[in-house]
Amino acid sequence: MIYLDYKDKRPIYEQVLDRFSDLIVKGVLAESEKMPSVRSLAMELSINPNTIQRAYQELERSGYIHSISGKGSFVSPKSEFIASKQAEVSAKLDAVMKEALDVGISTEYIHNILNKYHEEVKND
Amino acid sequence: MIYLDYKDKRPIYEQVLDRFSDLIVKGVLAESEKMPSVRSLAMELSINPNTIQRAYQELERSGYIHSISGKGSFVSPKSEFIASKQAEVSAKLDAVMKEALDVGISTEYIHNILNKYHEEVKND
Amino acid sequence: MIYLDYKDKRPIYEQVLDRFSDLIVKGVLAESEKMPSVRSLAMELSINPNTIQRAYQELERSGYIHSISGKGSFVSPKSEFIASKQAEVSAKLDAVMKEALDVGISTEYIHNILNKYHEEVKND
Amino acid sequence: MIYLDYKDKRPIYEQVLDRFSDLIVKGVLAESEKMPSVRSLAMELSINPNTIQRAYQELERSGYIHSISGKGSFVSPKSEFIASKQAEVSAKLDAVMKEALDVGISTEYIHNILNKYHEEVKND
DNA sequence: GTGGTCTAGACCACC
DNA sequence: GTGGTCTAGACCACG
Repeated sequence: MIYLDYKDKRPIYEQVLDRFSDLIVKGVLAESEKMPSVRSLAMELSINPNTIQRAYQELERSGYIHSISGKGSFVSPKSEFIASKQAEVSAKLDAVMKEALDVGISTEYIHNILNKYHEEVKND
Repeated sequence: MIYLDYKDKRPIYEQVLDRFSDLIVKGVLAESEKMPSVRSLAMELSINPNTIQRAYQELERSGYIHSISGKGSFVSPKSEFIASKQAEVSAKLDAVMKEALDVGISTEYIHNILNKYHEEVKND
Repeated sequence: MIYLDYKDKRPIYEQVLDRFSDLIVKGVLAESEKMPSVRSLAMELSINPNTIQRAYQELERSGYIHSISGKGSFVSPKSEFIASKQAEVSAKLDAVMKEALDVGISTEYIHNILNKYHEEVKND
Repeated sequence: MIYLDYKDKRPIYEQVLDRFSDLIVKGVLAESEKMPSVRSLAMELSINPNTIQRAYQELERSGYIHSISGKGSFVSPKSEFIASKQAEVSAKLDAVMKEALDVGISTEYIHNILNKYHEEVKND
């Protein structure tokens, strides 16, 4: 479920963070589902528990999960974070699209990329 | 023309790099135009010449400029870097679009963003 | 393993760079092996850590090694850099051969050099 | 006859130097032929006469030309420099060929390059 | 302890 | 004056 890429320049805690936020956004981890414990996940990935701890902290700060003392961490309901995530991605999309047109990438080309994914989504 | 954002966590040399690559891609800096000298720009931004030097080195590596020892640095012809820049942006576009669809942004919404810029480009 | 030639006019970082690329290409440094740390190597060679840092950066850019912040630098799998290295050497070979013929060195002489090494390779 | 490449990282005097040594080695400039005057060549290339002066000095040091006070510089007889040039190129050839084999370039490939030029030489 | 970034100041070759 | 290299020493985030 979680894996590390040691060639990735990003810090490990950030990789873990991104991976979980991805799994949650895509619904792979359902609402209220229990997250793996800090210790067990650290063991599984052979890394320092502090690193997992930090990832979980940031996930909680962003509203993806909430932790209950003595019980563990749990996936939060989607509505709590999905809006902010959409706003963030939307802004990024806007910027990148502007950049693409600036460097001479045609709108047709962009439409093609979009349609490619559109088909995939329909077929899911 | 160039400014620094000290709240930005990215290294200074990267900010300078990005800013120049932007100015060159958009044609604000014309081909063969002379870049500010390493020392003068460092002075202007109140940072160390080494930092500018590094930014210029990477700009050269990417084909944006070419430096001549003892003479200065100069903007390279567009053809020398435009292809790699397009590839880079294209990859970024692909990734962001995928992410957007993942978080539930509709293709219609994306089309709207695209059309908005499309109009602008046509009206330039 | 690494040594400097202060009579050599090439910059130190380039000497270090070339030496390591050689060791890696020839397999003296195995894949995934840990490189000496920036600081320790700088100490050993009595030069500034920044100089080693720069050499490592360029080794990484060329795909010879990959650096992980806080962990160290490691030799990359051969496949990641061998192609570019071959292209580089091939171009150099082409140029030198042309020059040799220009100054009147006979093709027979060149064939002899080649055969000399050919035998060695077969006997390895 | 002589041209400059401002994108070339080598100093200008070295470009001039190499270009002339090339022309002389290949016989384009015949023995005893008069070299362009320092001033006229500097003017033609729009560069500082000192730069040409330096190139000529090194050409003289290497035995390619000899200057006669008040008369100009003249191409020296071939025998005076051809041997040293051949030795130099031969050593370079040897090194590059070894490197090529080290990175896995086949002897057949090298033979092909060689034959390519061999044909050209025959057809000149 | 590791790599990554930055500063202040220096020297060099080139033009 | 210019870019290119190097030193000595510093601070940071990461694990």
